[in-house]
Amino acid sequence: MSAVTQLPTPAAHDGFYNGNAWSADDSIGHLLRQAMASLSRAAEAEMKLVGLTSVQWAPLMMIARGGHPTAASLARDLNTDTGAMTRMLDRLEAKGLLTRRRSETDRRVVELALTEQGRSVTEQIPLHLGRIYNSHLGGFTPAEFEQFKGFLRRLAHNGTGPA
Amino acid sequence: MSAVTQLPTPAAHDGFYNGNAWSADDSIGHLLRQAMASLSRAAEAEMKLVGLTSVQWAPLMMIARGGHPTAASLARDLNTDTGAMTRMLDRLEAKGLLTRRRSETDRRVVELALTEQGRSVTEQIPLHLGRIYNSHLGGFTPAEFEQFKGFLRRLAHNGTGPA
DNA sequence: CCTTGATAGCTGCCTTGGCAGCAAATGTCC
DNA sequence: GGACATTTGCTGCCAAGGCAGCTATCAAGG
Repeated sequence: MSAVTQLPTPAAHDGFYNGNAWSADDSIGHLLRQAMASLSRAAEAEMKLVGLTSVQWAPLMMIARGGHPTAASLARDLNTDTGAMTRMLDRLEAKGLLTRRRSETDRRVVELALTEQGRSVTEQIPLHLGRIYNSHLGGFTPAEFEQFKGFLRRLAHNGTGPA
Repeated sequence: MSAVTQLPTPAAHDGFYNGNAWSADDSIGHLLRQAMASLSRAAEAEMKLVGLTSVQWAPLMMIARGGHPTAASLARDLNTDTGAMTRMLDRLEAKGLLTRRRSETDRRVVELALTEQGRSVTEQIPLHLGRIYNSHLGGFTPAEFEQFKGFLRRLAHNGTGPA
């Protein structure tokens, strides 16, 4: 890849933005933000129907799916902080959706379990999420959908991998 | 597939998610979130070099570009709240990057202007942003880049438009 | 047994966003 | 001119995330 090869326009390969004036409508950062915002707004409205916010469904779903996740593992899987997760679980516990209990075998960990109300709320989540996602993907062909996901994975991977 | 028509799976056109089990790796919400997180982390690190956070650059750039934006117009353009914008400008003013002055012609509005320090900081922003974006787009062909932006625009439009 | 290191959960401090409510100023319509 | 609506900026309240530091606990090794 270095000195002697004859690649077509090597600069174009990693130079979409060159520091000059590029409009907001062409910035992936801006577009990504817009897309997220649209999805979040819809999720906020949809989740309000079951008394949740747009992010509280994720821990609930992971607890419901089993595998006895802990606060730390939830934080890892959801790509966030144990501190943030502690407070998230505080809110969910305050809403009476889950219970915390110190584990007997390892007294560092806290065992998480859904309450009856938590279970009934969590059951409705996938339908709401599906509705949001499908409406936002209106007009996408299956091939485009797969391509889209691939692009997002590649972008995320470019950030985490090489660094 | 089904009754009479011979369309290729009509349900697939707006039914990518059907409420059953779909893994996180196939959820656009999750993938979008991962992509945003990767970009945000990089922006946070890059902006730290000039003493900013990952979101403070946007108002500065818009003020520097001219057009005498106000707090309200900034909030509209950045797709946020006037309340949030007030506090954002508070922080930027506290950092000595901009000044606020009541307009004489319309005493409701506040005129925003960059300080000398604000101007010198803002000058460096595009280069940092370009670096972040380009590194995250490594491996994308120009055609894929355009497609990617199109997908994001379509998703955002699906959310804002019909509803 | 005791030191070292890793892990889990928690808390404080900060930045950020959405929402609602408010006062001042401006514009509009009768 | 005065009632009404709108705009602008601001503030309080809440949800949320990143970061640093802390304690309690567990796991190995010497």
